[in-house]
Amino acid sequence: MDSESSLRERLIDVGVDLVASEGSASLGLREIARRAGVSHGAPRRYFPTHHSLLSAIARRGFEDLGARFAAAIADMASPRAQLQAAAGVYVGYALECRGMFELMFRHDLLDSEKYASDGSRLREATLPLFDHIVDLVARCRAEREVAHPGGAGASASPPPVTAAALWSNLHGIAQLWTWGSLQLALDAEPPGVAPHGDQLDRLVKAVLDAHLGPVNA
Amino acid sequence: MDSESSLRERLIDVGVDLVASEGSASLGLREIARRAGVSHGAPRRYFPTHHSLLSAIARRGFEDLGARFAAAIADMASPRAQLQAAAGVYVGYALECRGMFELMFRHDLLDSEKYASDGSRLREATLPLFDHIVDLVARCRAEREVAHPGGAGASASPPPVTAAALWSNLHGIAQLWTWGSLQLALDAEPPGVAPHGDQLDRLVKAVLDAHLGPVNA
DNA sequence: ACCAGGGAGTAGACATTGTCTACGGTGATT
DNA sequence: AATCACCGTAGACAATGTCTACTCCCTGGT
Repeated sequence: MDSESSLRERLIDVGVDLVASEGSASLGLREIARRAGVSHGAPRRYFPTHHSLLSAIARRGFEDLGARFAAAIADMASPRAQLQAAAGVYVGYALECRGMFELMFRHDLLDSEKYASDGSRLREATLPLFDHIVDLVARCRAEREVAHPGGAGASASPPPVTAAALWSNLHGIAQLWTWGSLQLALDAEPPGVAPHGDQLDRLVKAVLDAHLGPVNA
Repeated sequence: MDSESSLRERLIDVGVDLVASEGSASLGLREIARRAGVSHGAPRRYFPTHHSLLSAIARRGFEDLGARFAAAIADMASPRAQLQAAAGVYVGYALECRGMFELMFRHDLLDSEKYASDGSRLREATLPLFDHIVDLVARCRAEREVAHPGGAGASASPPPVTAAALWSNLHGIAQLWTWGSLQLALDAEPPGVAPHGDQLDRLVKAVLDAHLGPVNA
């Protein structure tokens, strides 16, 4: 039952639902408490401050994103295909869960929320994702090395650097696309509910090629 | 004299100073009015809503960034060097003017502020920057073509796509770096006031190579 | 010269928010 | 059965964004 779970979890659940349905601007402390059916002072027992509750909600977003990563990768055979799937998931998540994505990377709840229940900071929630990308990039690199031994690939940087570059690129695309500037720049359809549009797909593909080398080289 | 300028401009000036010195969280409507020496109702004469004032302040940020772009480019000879300078300016701006950079890309003041004095939307403030990058990419491409005629470069995408990819990458680096995750991932120094660190420079350089091809190819 | 009119800024009310403190009640332990 | 920690409530408080009524001053017309 939902009512069985502790209020702490319920508040987070309410927040997750709320941000998905109403956007990140509707995550007032009192509003969450209201929807959870408790008084406005109740959350304080579990979260010392509003930001710490928001931070816990954002953490759920990272968990969700991580799960989608894993699910998308599982279906793919080659590292390159896995990386492509992961890239699609990342950008797709930002588009689909716009409010949550905003919340996750808000600067103002980076340190104020202090520590989570497991003592980790919100920043660190991205490390598993990053490690995943580093791994995939390394396996991609190895695969290319087998196909073209000694071929100086387009990227001579160590895998962590390439992974950081690639991740930044996906993140920037997600940010700027949802922000609406990339649509303008590439004069794609206006930023409504347009389902991805292949402009975006092409951009992501170009980015993968740029960082990993073209797929047939 | 400062007191000669209209209140509208003075409010924006105060906001710009305030966000630079106190961060983007201190841009309350009443606080800005207070520092401008007027009552809290005064801004309403020029800005129908709080967000529209914030939007006007953000616009100043884009103007500032554009000016820095132009200044940095002017000193460089080759398109590649210009592009590198522009990249450094973009990331450097995010680091130096952290609060303003946050403000500039806030999602919640994209449309609410409606139109500016010249009728343009905030999104469009990035178009000159983007056009600049497209131009530089194209000139870079042309220069490479002269050096290596017929050489299929690392990027076969049209210049606008490459420019969008490159810009996204720089933007993502700026976001994730100031957010603190890239430092963690690349285990650079913690996110204090660390002056750039060459980890960041190396990353930017790698990104330029990835999108434009290595500098000596 | 006088007076109407309107722009510019003030002042107060209002709802809402986040935080803080004091209070009740309920269930387990001794 | 009494105690005590825990959980949630209720109210107060300062601060915020928005709205409306009001005042002041400057300008233009007769």
